[in-house]
Amino acid sequence: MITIDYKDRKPIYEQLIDNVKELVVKGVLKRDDQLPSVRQLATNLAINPNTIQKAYTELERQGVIYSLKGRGSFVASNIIDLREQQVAELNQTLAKLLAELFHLGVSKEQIITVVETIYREEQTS
Amino acid sequence: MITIDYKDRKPIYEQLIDNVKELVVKGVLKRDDQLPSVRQLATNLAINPNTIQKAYTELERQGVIYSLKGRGSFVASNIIDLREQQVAELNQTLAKLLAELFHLGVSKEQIITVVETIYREEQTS
Amino acid sequence: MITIDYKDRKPIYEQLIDNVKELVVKGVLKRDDQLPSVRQLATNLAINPNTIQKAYTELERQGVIYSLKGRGSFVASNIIDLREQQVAELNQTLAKLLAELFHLGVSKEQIITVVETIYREEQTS
Amino acid sequence: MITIDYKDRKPIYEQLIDNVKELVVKGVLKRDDQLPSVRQLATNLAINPNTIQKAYTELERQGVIYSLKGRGSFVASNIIDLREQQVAELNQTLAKLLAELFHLGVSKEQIITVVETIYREEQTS
DNA sequence: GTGGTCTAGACCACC
DNA sequence: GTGGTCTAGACCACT
Repeated sequence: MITIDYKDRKPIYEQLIDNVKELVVKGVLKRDDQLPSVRQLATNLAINPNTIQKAYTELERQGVIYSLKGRGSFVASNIIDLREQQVAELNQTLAKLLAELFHLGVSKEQIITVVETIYREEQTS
Repeated sequence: MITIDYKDRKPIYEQLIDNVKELVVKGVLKRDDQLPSVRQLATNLAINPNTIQKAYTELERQGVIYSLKGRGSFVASNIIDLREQQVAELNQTLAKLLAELFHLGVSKEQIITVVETIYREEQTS
Repeated sequence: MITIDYKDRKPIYEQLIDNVKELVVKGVLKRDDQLPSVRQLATNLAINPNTIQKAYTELERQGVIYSLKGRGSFVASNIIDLREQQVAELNQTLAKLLAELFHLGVSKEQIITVVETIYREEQTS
Repeated sequence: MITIDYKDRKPIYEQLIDNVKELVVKGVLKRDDQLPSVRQLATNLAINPNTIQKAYTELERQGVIYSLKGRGSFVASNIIDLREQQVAELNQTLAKLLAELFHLGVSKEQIITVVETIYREEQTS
């Protein structure tokens, strides 16, 4: 379910975070579902347990999961916002990107053409 | 003309690279114009000469400038493509971003609204 | 495995680059093999770590190796082309050299004699 | 007659030296012909006179020209060897190149094919 | 004066 | 421990 790309420049713990979030947003993991234990995931992925721990700690800080001593880690209940959070983040980077393209003289029409192309491709794939 | 943001997570030498490219694309620096010398820019920005050197070396490798021992560094002659290169790069990251937004269920119409908002803001600023 | 000639006019970091490439082409280093760490190689060769770093950075840029923060540097996977790349480069300088020799009035037969001499020497050594 | 390429990585004074040698070998400049004065050439090429002086000094050291105080610089009399000198130098770099190609597994036949191609091209051009 | 290379030693993020 | 960035200061070849 969770995979890591060692050659990616993104740190492993960030890949783990994004991976879990994706599973939650897609509904694969639902509220109060148990996550794999730190040790189990560490051996499965052949990764240092510290790295898994770092990802879980950050996920808990962001309110995506909660951990119970001696029990394990579980998907948080107030997950509804997660999608909105991510959309908000992406919208922000989208805004920066558009501003740069504007300053390079790319017209609004050209952008919209790109948008429509991508949406057509994604819908049919 | 060239400024550095020490708080930015982006390395100084990358900021320098982007800064020079921007000046070239905007036409402030034209072909065969001389850039500030490594040492002069270093003292101006209160930065170590090595860091400037690293940026200039990378700019030369990318074909944006050329450097002559004992003479200085100059804007390259075949600069015309630079804008197109950058637009192409940004379009690629735009495509990735749009695909992610699509998968999060954001509609084409919402995206286009964002595009129009940003373009309106940038035009009036 | 890796040696440096301090008397050589070629910069140390270039010697390192060529040295690693040679080991890869000869098959001593295979895909995903780990290279010595920046610090370890630095102490082994009694060279500053920055110089090693510079060489590794350039090797990564050329696609010969890939580096992972906190893990190490490794031989890239798409190494097959490296020999062809180098042969192509050498052929280009060979062509320039031959053109010069031609214009100095050296005959094709004289060149071929040189070629055969060198190949005989190398084969028996 | 003499041209400089500022963008070439080769130092200007070396370009001057090679340029003069080429003119001598080609017979454009014959023994005891007068070379342009340091000042005249400096203004013609928009170059610092020091650089011209450095080239002339080196040419005199190599026995290609001789200088007479207050009279000027002239092509030396024992010019016959010059072509041989240059051929010898080129042969040495050719030997190095061939050794590298040998170690990369390029066969003698492949080299000879290149030689014949180049010589055919140069002869018809 | 210019760019290019190198050393010595430091700090950071990551595993 | 690892690679990546930066500083401080030095030397070289070249103009």
